[in-house]
Amino acid sequence: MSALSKKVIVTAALPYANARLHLGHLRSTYIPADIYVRYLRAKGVDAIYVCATDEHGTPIAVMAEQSGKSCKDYVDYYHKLILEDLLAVGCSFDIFARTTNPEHYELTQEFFKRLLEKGYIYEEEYEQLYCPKCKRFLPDRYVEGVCPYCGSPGARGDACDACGRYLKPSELKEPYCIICKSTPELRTTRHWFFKLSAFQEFLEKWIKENERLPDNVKNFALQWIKEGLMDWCITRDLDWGVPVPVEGAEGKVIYVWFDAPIGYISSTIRYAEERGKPEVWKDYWQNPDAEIVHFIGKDIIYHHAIFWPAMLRAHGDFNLPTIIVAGEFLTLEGKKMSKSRGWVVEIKDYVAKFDPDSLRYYLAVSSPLTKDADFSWDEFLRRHNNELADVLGNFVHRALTFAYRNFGEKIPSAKELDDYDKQAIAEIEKAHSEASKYLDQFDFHSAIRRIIDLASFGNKYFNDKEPWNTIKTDPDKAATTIHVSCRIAKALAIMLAPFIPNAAERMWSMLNLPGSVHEQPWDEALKDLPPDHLIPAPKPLFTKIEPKVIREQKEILRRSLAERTGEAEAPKVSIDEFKKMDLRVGTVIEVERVPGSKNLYKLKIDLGELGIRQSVAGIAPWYKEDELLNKQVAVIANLQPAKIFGVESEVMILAAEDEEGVSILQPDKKKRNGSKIL
RNA sequence: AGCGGGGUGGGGUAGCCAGGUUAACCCGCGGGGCUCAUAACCCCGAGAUCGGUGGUUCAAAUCCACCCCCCGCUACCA
Repeated sequence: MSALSKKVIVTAALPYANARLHLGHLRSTYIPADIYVRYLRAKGVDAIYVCATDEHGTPIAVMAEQSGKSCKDYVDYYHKLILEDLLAVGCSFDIFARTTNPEHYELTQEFFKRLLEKGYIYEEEYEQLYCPKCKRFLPDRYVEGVCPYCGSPGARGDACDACGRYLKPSELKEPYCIICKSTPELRTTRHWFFKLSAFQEFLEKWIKENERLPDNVKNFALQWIKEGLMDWCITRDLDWGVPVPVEGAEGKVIYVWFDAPIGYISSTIRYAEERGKPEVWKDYWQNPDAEIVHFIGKDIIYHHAIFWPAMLRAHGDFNLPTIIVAGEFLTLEGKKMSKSRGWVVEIKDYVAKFDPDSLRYYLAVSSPLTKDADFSWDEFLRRHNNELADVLGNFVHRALTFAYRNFGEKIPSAKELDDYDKQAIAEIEKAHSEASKYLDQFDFHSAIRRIIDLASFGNKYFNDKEPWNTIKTDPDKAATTIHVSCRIAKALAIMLAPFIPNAAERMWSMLNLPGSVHEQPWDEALKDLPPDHLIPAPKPLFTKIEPKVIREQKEILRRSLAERTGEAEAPKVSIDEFKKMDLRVGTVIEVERVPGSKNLYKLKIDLGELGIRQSVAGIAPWYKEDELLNKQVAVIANLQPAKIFGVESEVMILAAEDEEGVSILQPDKKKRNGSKIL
């Protein structure tokens, strides 16, 4: 077991205030962080759970502008909804702040100035795109164009989704302003850069030597370092954000990824102020014995394992992260979630129908954090009904009901303990120490599994002891059995509190123990119950979910997917429009793979009087080269030519596609090359 | 193609990093027990040569090499 220091700050990645959260976010970040912090608190650690919405940056500025709202209104709206959702699933934040708060601006500017003074931020003039019509420079996502590296269109100013490279807006080919679509021009402007390259060696050493950093974080970060770190441009020409605190820098703000992580500190400052102890934030960020534990999704490892530690190191007054836990992703029914495709379960929709504890349980138990997991409604039903309601809920219920009915609404005192009773108590201790060990290692999956196993053991113990028989023959023995069973229930309540806080509290009330389960020290799980202790009439801990309800959920998902992606019936075209298309029959006379591509063939097609034309077709998965050679095919001959994967394609082959794959169309009898298709 | 994650009894997963008792858990299936409890609980059983091949080792699901397949993201799919 690792030695826990006295003060720990637990952070969850700051959600970006432009959309609501879904189950994936909860699984990778917010639920694990919440379980962990609740566990630490129970262990007596002075742990606080800090989070905030991340409210700056060009994506928000662009979306606000496009929806005709002010940035402020826009982020106000999402801040509220995001917080609502997170609270609904039981996230026990000590503070949930905003990066638009004044203390955040203040600290960010202080940070910037410090780095500037220390020479870690330098100024440089360079050419940037300027939109003459909108009369402004175009940062990041205000400009799109063709990626200079992979040639794909729709690359944004900050990065190309196609090849994943980070870009400078001025690198884009054929750029256009996304607001007015006009072509921007290059103008000289000044910007500030963070000297990340100066931390190359430091970071490499820090990451390699940090034994508590999980492997997925380590490996990922080291790869970046190996490729060499580049300085980051950390200012933007934008009016939404933290102003650059330098004379003559009007109209410039600090880049969102510079200010966002500072939000962890500024939120702690706000927390301290709200407590009326404005200095206590220092106990977490400047006390060498304090620990900083960041929970993030795997998509932002770079920012937390490289950029952020370098910033902190450069500043010099703050602790560096102790641990970064990066949660992997969650699929939905085996497929990647996607909001735009309607394949998503939003938190608000979940909590409207189901118990948040069941979700927390499912997400924690289904698989280790360091692995991708899947959310499936059938699996959810099984876990809720079988594990929570039956194994856990029924155990607690049968033990308490027995006590209530047979021992005068009391949990009887234990009499003489036989070997089995002693073994049962030893089981509590075993479960407790093993669950603690797993929690210390962020292995929430094994921890909750181990705790539910204790409930299983309880059922077995109860069965084997047959108190319904011994109550008649040896009431003392029955009393002992019930006492020990209730003791297991008490231990379960305490150990489950971090995972399923509401159910644990219900268990606590049913046991009629003082205070809240959430105020109990972790080791209270090992302690005995008071003698002859009165309890209220037990109620089922979890109600089972009807399969019908789950079928409805699956149907809702299916429909939402169909709505978003279902191809609407094609609009009618006139015969004249159809005639514009020059459809022909031709013969494939040459086939070769397009180098570097997976699915593409380059084909030469003999189209008779039209000559030989080249086509690039994505049919390699379905046809071998020689299956295509000398085959007659249908093509559209007068399509605007285009380059695909850098290869000219003049005509397109017609093919039918369904779930099974692709089948090319051809005439049923051999026809002259170049013959028209009507 | 690049990056990431996988392939373990009928289904879903854990174990793999730190190799070593009868490969674990949930569901399902067959049989039995119990009747306190939310038609819940408990026990027994059938069912896996741990994707393939080769290697390292006294010993491999676990380490190494090569190969096959799946999934996700990104992309071409004229």
